[in-house]
Formats: sequence, C-alpha cells, structure tokens
Amino acid sequence: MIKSKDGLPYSKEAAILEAAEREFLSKGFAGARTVSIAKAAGVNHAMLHYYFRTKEHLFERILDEKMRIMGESVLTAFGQPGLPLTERIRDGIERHFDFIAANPDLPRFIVNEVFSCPERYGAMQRRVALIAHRLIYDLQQELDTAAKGGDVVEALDVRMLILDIISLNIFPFVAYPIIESVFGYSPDDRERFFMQRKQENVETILRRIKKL
Amino acid sequence: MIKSKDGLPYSKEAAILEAAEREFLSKGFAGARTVSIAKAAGVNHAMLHYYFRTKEHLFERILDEKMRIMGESVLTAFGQPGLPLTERIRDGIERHFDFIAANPDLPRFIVNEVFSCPERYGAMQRRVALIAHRLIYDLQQELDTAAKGGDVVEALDVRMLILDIISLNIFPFVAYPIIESVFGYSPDDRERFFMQRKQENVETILRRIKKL
DNA sequence: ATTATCTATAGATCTATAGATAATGC
DNA sequence: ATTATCTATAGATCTATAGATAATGC
Repeated sequence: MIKSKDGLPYSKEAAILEAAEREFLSKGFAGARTVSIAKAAGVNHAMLHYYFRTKEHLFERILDEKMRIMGESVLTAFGQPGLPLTERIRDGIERHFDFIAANPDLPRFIVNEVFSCPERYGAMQRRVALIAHRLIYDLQQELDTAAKGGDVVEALDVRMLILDIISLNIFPFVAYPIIESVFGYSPDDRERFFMQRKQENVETILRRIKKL
Repeated sequence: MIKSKDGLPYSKEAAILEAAEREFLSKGFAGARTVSIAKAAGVNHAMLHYYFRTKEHLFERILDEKMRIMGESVLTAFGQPGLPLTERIRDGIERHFDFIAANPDLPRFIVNEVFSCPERYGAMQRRVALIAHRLIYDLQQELDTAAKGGDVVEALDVRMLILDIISLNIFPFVAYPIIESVFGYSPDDRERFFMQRKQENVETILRRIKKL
C-alpha cells in the first residue's frame, strides 16, 4: 500500500522508483546497483525487494514508463490541431525539441536498453506501433493535400520526414559531451547552442518540405 | 610478444582484442564479462589479465581505437579533394553513411561510454578537436566562397551543417529496432530502408545548403 | 491480523592474482 | 632465461531472501 508519511510527499515505494529512475537512466541496467538505489532513496535495501521483488522487475517499471512518455511526446508534439501544415510542423519540431531538452538522457537510455535486450521491447511494440500509425496516417493525408495545392513538395513519405525530425532533435543531446569538446564550448555555452540548434532543425525541415 | 600460431592468423592477444570488441560493443563496459571475452576468444581466462592486466585497461584499448576510427571516418568522408562543393558534400554524406552502415553499433557504443564516464573521453578530447578543426576550417572557407558566388545559401555555419549530417546518418542505425517495429518491417526490408534513407539524407542536406 | 521494516547472511558472480608448469629463444 | 599457459582460489560485489521485530488498521 502506498501511503504518504506525515511531512514527506513521497512513500518509500515512490522514493525507490525515483531513485531507480536516476540510477537506471545514468548507468543502464547492467551498471545500476540495487544497493545504490536503496541508499539514494533513503530506504533499507531489503525494502527494494519487498516492493519490487527483483531488479529486473523494477527496471521494467522504469523502462516501460519512459518508452510510453517518449512515444507520447511525439504524438502531443505533432498532434496540435487547427494550424496550417507548415506551422503545425514547425510547432511540432519545437515541442518535440523542448521535450528532449527537458529529458536529455531519455533517448540514449531507451535505444540502449532496447538494443542490448530486444525482447524487453516486445511488450511495448504493439502499443507504440498503434499510436504511431494514427499520427502517420493523419499527417500523410495533410501532406498529400498540401502537395496537391502546390504548397509543399510532392511524394513526401511522412515517416521519413518524422525520422528526419527525430534524428535532428535527439542526436545533439545524445552526443553533447563530444560536441562540447569539439566546438570548444564551456558549460555556459550549452543553452545558447541548443537554442541555435532548435532553429537550425526547424530551418532544415521546412526547407525539406518546401516546393522548389 | 605477439606471434602467429602456425596455421592460425591471430595470436591469442589479438583473439582477446577481437572478442573484447564484440563483447564491449554489444554489452558496454558494465555489462561485459571478462570470462565471456576469454571464452569467446578461446583462451584461458588468466591470459586476459596476463596480456591486459585489467578489464578497464582492455576496455580503453577498444574505446580509444573506436573513437579514432569514428573521428577519421568523418575526415576521410569529407576530405575528398577535387570535387565541386555540392558534389563534395553529397559524396561526404554517402561515404559517412556507408561507414556507419558497416559499423552500425559504433555510435551507440561511443556516446554511451563517453556519457556514462566522461573522464574516459579526456585523453581523446584534444586529438579529436584538432583534426576536427582543420576539416571545419577548410569546409567553411569553401562554403563562404560558394556563397559569394551565389551557389549556396549565405551565412551557413559549417559545424551546424556537419552536425545535421551526422545526426541524420547515425540516428536511424541507433534506433533501428524501434523503427523496424513502428514501420512494420521484416528483416528483409532492412537493406532497402537504409538505401532509401541514404538518399533522403542527401536530399535533406542539399536542400539545406541551396540558395533559395 | 496484516503490512512494513530491519538484521544478517546465503549464494551467485566476477575480477584478479599467486604459484606451478610448459613452451620458446638464445 | 624468458615468455606463455594453466589450475586453483582469494577477495570483492551484488542480488535476493529468511526470519525476527515493529507499526498499522480494524
């Protein structure tokens, strides 16, 4: 039973989940330690197994939630209705970028764990594919209509376009330590770089769909 | 001393390095096991420590080499002289893409290990930055000249352009398991997807530099 | 009576090395 | 005489649980 202890906003169970999230996101499944999670959560180590039985089970809770959030971020970013196509795409890129900026190590975590253990992904597979298909269908319709009207380039595969956007938005965060050193940046430059990057991505994609 | 055993092309030391590469690339430092490496290399486990002393030391050998190769791939891809700018960039994108296709789990490996332990990256930092700067300087000159001639868009930061290219080229490989399931692909579709992807990336970048 | 918490420890791995033995080079 | 190889094991972690004790709800 989850219960909030007097002054504290979180139960021990929630504290473990929070600490586990940090540990797994930064070190991955193999590098994470259940003792470290328990210590960071401020609970006795045995409690971790009391609530979640195994490390694997606790991990799946985290991974599932993160995959769900990540998938939904794409949907909500591009699902804003009532905008003309070009604006809708610009808005989507920026929303998606802001989401990644707020959760910078989510993508690396997910692709890593899915790669190093594809069967973990199995459960989510269907759910992700389903929500993706609806978005793809809607956007493709709108793109085709706009193409007929001469507003955007013809015969654009929206799946490729979305992949362009996600690639451009995610990669700079994944590779930032390397970028920082190659560009000769100090930590102060970080924010300016990402602001610049967001505009670059919008520019690149709008040029991609432009009718020439 | 490295020596080749009669019929065999590799010494035990080389066999360990090869097995270590596979193990580290697929499981990362934390997930890799020295016993597994030794077994895969077909050598007694003690030999691994005889030749490389520690797991950490063996790992650094692999990571250093992979970072070097990865960095050089960008240089050789875009360092081909004698082509007009647009062709040089198209050629660079394709060469870089082909390199990633031949080493699909290199990027994920590198960004992960650098992220989870930035001090490991320290040694390489200067070397990578140096070779990068020369390439950046050369390409920027050429871009500025072309912009004056009206062939490409003005005020393009070549570092942003290179980051666009690397993002577009790398991400689809990093995320392929997820893409495969969302796109409803079977393993047979893989090759076609990546061929299509290469052309998409070229198109996107050429549109990015075009003078409108 | 049930749920939560702690202590103490089993049992499984995993890295690393000591020390003995075999192979090799000079 | 030096280098390579193997056996056997120390010693460090790390996950997981058994079993005792405290807190809570009815």
